[in-house]
Amino acid sequence: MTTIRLHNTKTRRKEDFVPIDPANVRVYCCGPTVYDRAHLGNARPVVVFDVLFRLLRHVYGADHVTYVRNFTDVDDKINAKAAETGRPIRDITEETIAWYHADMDALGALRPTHEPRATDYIAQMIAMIQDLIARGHAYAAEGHVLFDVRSFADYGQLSGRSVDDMIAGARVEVAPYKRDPMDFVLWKPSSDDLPGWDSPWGRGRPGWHIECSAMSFELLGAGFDIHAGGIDLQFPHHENEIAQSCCAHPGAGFARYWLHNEMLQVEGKKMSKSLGNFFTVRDLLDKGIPGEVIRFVFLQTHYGKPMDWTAEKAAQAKATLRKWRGLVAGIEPAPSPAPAVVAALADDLNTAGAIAELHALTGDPAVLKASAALLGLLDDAMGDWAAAPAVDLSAHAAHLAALREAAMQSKDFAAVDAMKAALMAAGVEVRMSKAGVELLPGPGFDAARLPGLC
RNA sequence: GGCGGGUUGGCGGAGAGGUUACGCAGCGGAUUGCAAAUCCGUGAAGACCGGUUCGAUUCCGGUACCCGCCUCCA
Repeated sequence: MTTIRLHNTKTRRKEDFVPIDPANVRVYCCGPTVYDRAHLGNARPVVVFDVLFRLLRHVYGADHVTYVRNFTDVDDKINAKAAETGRPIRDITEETIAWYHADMDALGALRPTHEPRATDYIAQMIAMIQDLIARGHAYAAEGHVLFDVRSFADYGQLSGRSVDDMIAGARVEVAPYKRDPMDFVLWKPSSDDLPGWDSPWGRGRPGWHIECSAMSFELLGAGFDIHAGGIDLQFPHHENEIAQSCCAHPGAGFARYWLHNEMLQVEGKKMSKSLGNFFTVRDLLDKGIPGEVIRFVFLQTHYGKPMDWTAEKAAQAKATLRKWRGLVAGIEPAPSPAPAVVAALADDLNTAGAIAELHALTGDPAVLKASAALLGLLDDAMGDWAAAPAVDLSAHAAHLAALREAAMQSKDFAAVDAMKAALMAAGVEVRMSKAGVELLPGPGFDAARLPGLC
């Protein structure tokens, strides 16, 4: 069996991946807060960990992997949007989830096994918070419940920080009811105009981190294999999840392997609203950049390195994929992918290396197609963008062939060159060889610009 | 201030302590009426300074610069 190696953020080294139960490999990935369209940066972990999902399914069997990615549908950003627009919260989250699905589907990401919503697990969160209080790791104060970071000796271990260092950095909210400035909220009170649930501490809503602890426990158990997400979540989100889960379920170990993807940049700079280079996945799709092209660009960079999105990369990726799609058109995929591609992916998801191996497979389209599938590429379902326009150019081809034949005799190629130029201007690729004339509508084909046949 | 990532040939981007990465572009050739497509061949690298080593772009230490997280935006 293939041994997968993964860089574990928790230990800061590459380790052999040994699942707790090979018959049920369990992965949790932090999903989006659903208040707006997913931007390009949101898509990187989705694509990267989709490849992990595919690899695990390949190695352990499609029915032996459970992949959970949550929707955060209770959050102050959602509340703010509701207040701003006057729309019900449920409308906003439903609409945003539908957008998210459509956009991530377009990127060729498989749907996770479970996509739990935070609001469906409020009771479980309350139970976990009660348990944490009972165990002496949390305390209620002024309608809030706070996690006591000093009660968990390993707090800061994942991100390599100590509580004292962080306080020295001093950018934490100073609330009078906190025992320690680093204590974070498990539960907070809601005013009447905000979403809230009844709890032992009054009407309120959960803090951000508790949902992932509660939902991963419900769906994957107290100990599971892999926890994934963006490196920006390493602190405080994942640190706090660990604190909550390890204190609520001592000895279970929570997640064994932590995978974090580095951030995305745009043309060398951070994508941000203030720099004006902020855009969504949908913006790119609407601009005619196929989801498969976005996916290819993402996978050209190892997930652990910052990735730079550039228009140039998108153009090159599109050309490569177009070429490959030409090779595999109508080909049945081979029964299994190339071992070199599997080996590259098994080496800490070396997607760039895997793509290099795909280049070596262009002589064997069936294996190329089967191997590309592990990366979620060259799938029939997402190839419409590369399909040649269905047009019959045989009359043009015959006409051009006739002109050419005459020119061969007369040595005057003016008419041939004129027609060739006109065809090329219409986006047709013109191939003339001793075998004859071949016309292929290209990417920029425009039937309206085809030359007449006179 | 604390923590983390990066720096490879014109561009993108990997692996490996010693042997060609790969892709795109370029150049040369085959082919073509000319092209296109295709095929063959080919030059070009490892931020800087030290150390370990028979040998380092690859390991170790330091410097510089870029980027991110710690703060609403991933």
